[in-house]
Amino acid sequence: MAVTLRDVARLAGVSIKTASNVVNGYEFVKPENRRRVEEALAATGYRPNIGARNLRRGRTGFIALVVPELGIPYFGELASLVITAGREQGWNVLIEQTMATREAERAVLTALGPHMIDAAVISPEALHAEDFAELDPGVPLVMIGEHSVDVRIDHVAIDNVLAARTAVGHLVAIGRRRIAAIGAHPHRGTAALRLAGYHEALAAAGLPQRPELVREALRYHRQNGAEAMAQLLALPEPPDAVFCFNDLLAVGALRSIAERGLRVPEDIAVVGFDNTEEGAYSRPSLTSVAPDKLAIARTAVDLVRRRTGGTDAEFVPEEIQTPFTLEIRESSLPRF
Amino acid sequence: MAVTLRDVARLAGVSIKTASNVVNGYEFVKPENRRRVEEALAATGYRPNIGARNLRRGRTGFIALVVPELGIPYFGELASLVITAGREQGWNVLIEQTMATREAERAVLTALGPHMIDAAVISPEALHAEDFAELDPGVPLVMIGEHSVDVRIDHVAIDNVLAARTAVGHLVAIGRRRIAAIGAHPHRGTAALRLAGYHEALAAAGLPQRPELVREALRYHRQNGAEAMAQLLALPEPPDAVFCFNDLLAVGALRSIAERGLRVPEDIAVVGFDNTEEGAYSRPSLTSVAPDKLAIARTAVDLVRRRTGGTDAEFVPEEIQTPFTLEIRESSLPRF
DNA sequence: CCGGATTTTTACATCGTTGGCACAACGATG
DNA sequence: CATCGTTGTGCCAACGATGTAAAAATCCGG
Repeated sequence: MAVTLRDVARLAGVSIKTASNVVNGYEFVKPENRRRVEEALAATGYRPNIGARNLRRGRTGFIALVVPELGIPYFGELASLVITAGREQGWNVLIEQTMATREAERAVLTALGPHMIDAAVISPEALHAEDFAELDPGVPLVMIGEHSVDVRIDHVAIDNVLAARTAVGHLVAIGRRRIAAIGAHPHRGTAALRLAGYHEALAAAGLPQRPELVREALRYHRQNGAEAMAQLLALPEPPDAVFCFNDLLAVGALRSIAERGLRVPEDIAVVGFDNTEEGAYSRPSLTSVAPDKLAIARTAVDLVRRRTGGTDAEFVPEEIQTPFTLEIRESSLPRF
Repeated sequence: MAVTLRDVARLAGVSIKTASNVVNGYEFVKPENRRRVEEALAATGYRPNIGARNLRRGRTGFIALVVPELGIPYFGELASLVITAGREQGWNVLIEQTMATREAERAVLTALGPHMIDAAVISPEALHAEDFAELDPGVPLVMIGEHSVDVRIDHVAIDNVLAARTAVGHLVAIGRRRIAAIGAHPHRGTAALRLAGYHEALAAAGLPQRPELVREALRYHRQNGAEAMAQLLALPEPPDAVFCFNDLLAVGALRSIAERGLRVPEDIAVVGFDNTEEGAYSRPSLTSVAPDKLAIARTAVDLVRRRTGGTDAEFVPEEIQTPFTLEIRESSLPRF
């Protein structure tokens, strides 16, 4: 059924090794033989058995991409780009979903033995620093998005503090004074960073920190945003702007605001994070921090390539910051 | 570095085969030896080398899921479910993106040789019937979503004609008379089916077919929906309702309608297709045909299991219809 | 305590591929 | 013509796991 190199070699009248040499682009093959092998290759439609090749070469050709959930637009879009970037470098990308549970993320670190994949790109949501210390996956790891300061792992992300400060600074610039935040989280590193940026921006503008304006979101889904916003609107003095830690939260917030009969941006300005296409088409369209997802994907895959490149020199974790912009849309237009 | 069965066997003081027998649950192993091997297994943290195992067994344990693009919410959500359903049955799911190009879909059929995967679940967008005839991937194929009548391949989908008729029937029921459709496509099977359902519903209601109310969409993205809607709004007699062939088109349509200052559903009612979460949170929230995505994922994976089960009896393609509902939301509420 | 049946273990070949190495073929050089 | 360096090819082993089948250990009744 399946065509093997042996079949090709037999058809071309050469040894298996010569056929292999042609396939692998080895230089010194007699033109005559090369032609015959190539014809046989074409005639049989030969495809190398990846498993066997990897077994021999000691690599698998797979990298894992560990994300919370593909159904979340940001991760869907990111996965799409990582798959493409990986493909360009000859990798197959295997996607693992953790549903943002610490247990699943730990399991992935453990189970992704050294046999199955050559490296992993992971976007942890619930892992603690000690998890990394205690579970050694045995393959290079590149973290994207999340940031745990005391973990010695390669890391690709935007400057979350600066990004958050920029977003909130923009709200200040359009004249808002009671600026809320949605998305604080007890264990999530990025949440802490974005919250820090939020506080910095308030401080820089001389605005008071009002704890009641900061809402937690245990998951970053639309519903969580809607619930948090509903709570903010129930305050005696509701906010005149809200910075959501991702676009889904913001979309949920928009809905709660609309249900209360308030208008965006006139009554409340809204800024999101991730710049998903969904936000660009929401009503009103959503101002959002726009990480360069393509850069993140490319950089992560590139790191993987370097880490699997073999040089066993002393490991110095890389901390790479990718660019971002603030996409200003209807949800935060100035009042006049 | 990597622990092999040889290491385990040495540590347990038995032969490799005995260790293998324990790992594979072979019955006749002396309890004493079984215990020793199990201890060694635990002590070394052995993980089988999947590639080697598959090489020997002649299977790969992988199935491919071929979709246009993960960044599209419907496919992101579907992929998420297929991965989970596959995992439950012991499969690793490998995702391939085709960006809805015929070329990439053909390439996938060709390249997914029999070595890499055991089967493929494919959601074709641009493939023609003859592509299937001429390219034999050499592994079982299960189609989801798309329907090409004359292809002898397993197929899982909802009844697209009925679903479209239901959606349009609903628009008729709330009193709309000039009902447009967005999403016609020259080569896409599902588009033809949904269009047929649209026509059937109009006919059943005694409404005339107006060709100018049917717009093509070459891709099913938000932007295509927005453009098509803009054209409809430019008609001398614009529609009072529009049936979009997926939620993204509908979201784009909502935006165009809003930009023209018209209201949904008062001026124009909108119905989408796919029931993505994005649609449920859009403003107004989107009435949408809701395929049971979980059922589709489960059924497809189940078919894969049966097809790879080995019985080489005569191949009779299965045609499985999964259930759907119509989720009625704000975008198609009756006028009073 | 032996012959035979049954349970348990082991050696060996094998899956498809590639690296290492020996050797063959070749033209060029002294 | 002998020698040499350069090219090109084929043989063998190996990657890690498992199927086959034979060998070894164990058990049973007589």
